[in-house]
This record gives sequence, structure tokens and C-alpha cells, in this order.
Amino acid sequence: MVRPIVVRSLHNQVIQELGKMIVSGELEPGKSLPREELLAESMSVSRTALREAMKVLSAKGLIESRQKTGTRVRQAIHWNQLDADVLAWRCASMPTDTFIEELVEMREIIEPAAAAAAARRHTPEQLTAIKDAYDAMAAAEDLDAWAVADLAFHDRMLRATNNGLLTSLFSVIETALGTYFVMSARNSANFKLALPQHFKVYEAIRRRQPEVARQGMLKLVDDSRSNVHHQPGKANKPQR
Amino acid sequence: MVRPIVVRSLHNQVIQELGKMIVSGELEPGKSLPREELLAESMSVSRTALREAMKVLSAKGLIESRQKTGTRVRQAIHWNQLDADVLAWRCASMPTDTFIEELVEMREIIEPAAAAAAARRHTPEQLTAIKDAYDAMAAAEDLDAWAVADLAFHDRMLRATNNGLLTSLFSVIETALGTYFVMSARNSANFKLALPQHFKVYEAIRRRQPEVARQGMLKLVDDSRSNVHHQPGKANKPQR
DNA sequence: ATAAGTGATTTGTAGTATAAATAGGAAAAT
DNA sequence: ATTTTCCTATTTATACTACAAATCACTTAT
Repeated sequence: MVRPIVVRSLHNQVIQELGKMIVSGELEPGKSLPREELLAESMSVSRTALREAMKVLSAKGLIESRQKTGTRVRQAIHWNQLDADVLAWRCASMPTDTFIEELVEMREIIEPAAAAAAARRHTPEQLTAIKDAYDAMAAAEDLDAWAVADLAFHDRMLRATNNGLLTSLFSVIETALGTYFVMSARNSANFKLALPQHFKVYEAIRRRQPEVARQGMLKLVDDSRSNVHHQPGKANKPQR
Repeated sequence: MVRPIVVRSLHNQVIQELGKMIVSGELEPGKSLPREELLAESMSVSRTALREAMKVLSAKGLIESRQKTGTRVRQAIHWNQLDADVLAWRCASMPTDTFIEELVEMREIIEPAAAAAAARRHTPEQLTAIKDAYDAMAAAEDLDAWAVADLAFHDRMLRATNNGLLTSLFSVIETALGTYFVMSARNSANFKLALPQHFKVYEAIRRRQPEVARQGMLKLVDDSRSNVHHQPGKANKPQR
């Protein structure tokens, strides 16, 4: 499950490289980048490829280019924080405790509400999809399989809300949650500890009991939060 | 308040033009675009500018390019729905009833929770900022001034959560909410109808009463929802 | 019938040239 | 001395050309 992220094109490599440097703070906000010609040379790409990458980073709010002035790194306020790449870069380079806190709070807000909505509006097919993910969790024999199934469970629950915006929100924070789930489960001697609680949520959705689903999901999120916090020091070490 | 959106650069124009065409459905998912040389010519720009635009659209998940095969429009599932541009394009071209429903549901989930968080964690400066926005709402003499102050109120409340992800989420849906607020307020004979409820929320935040703030904000969102629904037919007509 | 190979087509990358914007200084006016 | 206007150098923006890389569709050999 070591997502290869085989960057096919050159400009994608440049996007990743510059993006990571900016988000990690290696390139400080307000600071000017070398002018295109020099930067392209130093990265061993053509100015064409560099510029295509810069347009994308600009669209993500990371940089700002103006004629004569040059290109400078923008303040973090302007970053498109909900962009999948930006989140992934934050995750890859030092997921600080405050970042994890923000993520957990987001989950506490979104997921219980989504569970309630799913209980109200799910279709039979969507329910089956959730059940399948649950079964995969139950059948998981190692941490990786568990994490994949766990993500699928939450993903399919979000889809069952039939709200495209909610679904997108999850798919965006999915990357971050991936590393988070592993962190959370790793601390448990038995990584299947959360299985019964998942079943309760599934049952509440199946029986169309929104409030039960909401409470069940809230407990689920809170449990994994406390698991992460039992091991505070290890939080800022990315593996990959 | 007729946001000009003066698109300075050429490739930004191309981004906007193609983006709107895709999101509006004028260019159907799965369909191939003309090859770069032809498309560039038909849009009267160089292939360079066109490609810079395509890289951005590609990053937003709207299109996908492969050598020899060409470039095709991706399914809506893959679109970066929480991208500010994508949301704006959806808004500009036919905000369907289901889209508005999704937006309202999002608000119902996010904003009460955010009000509660703001009540817990706001700083004095942030409280003052909220109060300023409230005062501006109270002093508003026309719908435009009201809408601006209303947006500012919600924006500053979100900021007072001190959660960057929540703040980003709001700034993303802000554009959509802008048109939504106007729609909501236009139906009220007196657009200041919601002012007292805003004050209640502000007071709850000031007194650090999370649950009161949550309930107050929930009522606020629900009220504006019912206002929008009183005039269902007019919902799908963009102005600009 | 199957496999290997070949060519044509489209995007990807590089390089060069010129246009447009503007920061910063020089010159002129007050 | 201060302000205004103008100029110029520098950097990004756009255009154009050429070639590389990938791969679909077809051909050929076995």
C-alpha cells in the first residue's frame, strides 16, 4: 500500500517539488523565487515546463507572479488548504499537532452529521457498499488491509449522504485521514478494537435511525482521537 | 458589488472559458477536446497559453490529457468540487435546486458547529471583528451593504474557530453563499429580518456559551433556508 | 491466428524571440 | 526641497518552432 505516486510528467514533478518546499516552509512566504530562467535551469527543466507548473501552483494559491516584480510565495492564509495536493504536502512534511487537531475537529463535525444524513437518504446499493466495507474490516488480517477497509467504510458512508459537496470534502481529507488512521490504529494492541462500534453505526444507518448513527459515529471519532493522543510524541514523524 | 473579475492574463481567460463550458455541461464528460493546435487557433491564443490553462484545469480534475489519445473531459465525480473556481462555475451556470440543497445542508452542518467552537476559543480581537461585522449589518441601508456585512459576519465567526480547515471551507463556499444570501434576503420584505438572531449568536459567542451559539446559528441557517424555498422557481436563474 | 514490428498522430518538452507591465531611478516642474 | 513626469531596465506573458515520447492502428512475419 505504498502509493507509488509515479509522477509521469515533468511539470508534475516540478509541481510536487516546489509545492512540498513551499508547504514545508523551506521556501518562506513573502520570499521571491529566482526568476524563471534561472529556476528552470537549476531544476534542469525548460522554462516551458516550469511555467506550466507555476500556473498550477498559482491556482492553488501558493505563489503569485507579476511582471517585473517576479514570483513570490504567498502567505499561508491564501493557500487553497482544501486542495488535495496541499493537504498531502502538509501531511508529508510534519503533520503538526495543531494540524491533527484541526483534522479531528473537522471529522467530529462532518462525520456524525454525515452518518445521520446517510441514515435518512441511503439507497439499497449504497447500504450494501457500506456493508461490504465493514465485512472487509472484519476480515482484515493486518493493519494495511484494515486501514484500506476503514477508509472505504467512511468513504461509502459519505457517499450515501447523496451530497456531492460532503463527498468531495471527504475525498479531499482522505489522504490525511489515511496516515491518521494508521497512526490511530497502530497504538492499539488490537487494531480491530473499533470494529463493534463500526457495526453499530452501520446498523443505525440500515435501520434509518439518524440520531443513533450520529451518536455512534461521534463516539467512533472520539475514540480514535484519544488513541492518537496516547502517543503524542510520535505524531510528527512521517514515514513514507 | 458587481465583482468585475477582470481577468488580466490570457491563460486565465482560457481557464474561465473552458471551465465554464465543462461545468455547465456544454462540453460533455468523456468527450474529446480538439487537439491543442486546433483548439488554440479556435480560441485565438497560442498553444503555450492554452496548455498553461489546460494544466490548471487538469489540476482541478476537469480534464485529462494523454499522448496520442488527446484530451478528454472527465466525469463530474473527479472534479475538485471544493475548488473555488469550480463552485463559482456551478453557481454561474444554473445553480440547480439540488446544488442549493447541498449547500444549505453543508451550512447546517458546518456553521452551528463552528459557532460553538468560536464560543469556546475566540480571542478578544476576533470577537471585536465579529461585533464590527454585526454593527455593519445593523447600519446597512440597502441589500448590497447587508449582503457584504452578512458574509463578513459569517467569515469572521469561522475565523474565530482558529481552525484553518474550517476557515478554508468557508472561503471556498463564500462565492456560492454570496449569491445565496442575496437570494435569501431578497424575498424578505425587510432584509434586516435576521438581525436579532445574529445578535443572539454574537452574544452567545461573547459569553462563551457553545450550545447557545450552536442552536442560535442553526436557527439562523434554517430561517434563511425557508426564505429561499418560498420562491422555488427563481432559484435557477443566474444574473451576471 | 498470433505476435512482433512499423508508422502516424497527439501530447510533452525545449528553445528562441518578442510583447507587456512596472519598479526604480532620472529629469523636469513647482 | 518636493512633487510630478518620464524613461529604462528587468521580469513575466505570449507566441512560434522544432523535436521527443508515447501509443493507437495497422501491417507483416511466423
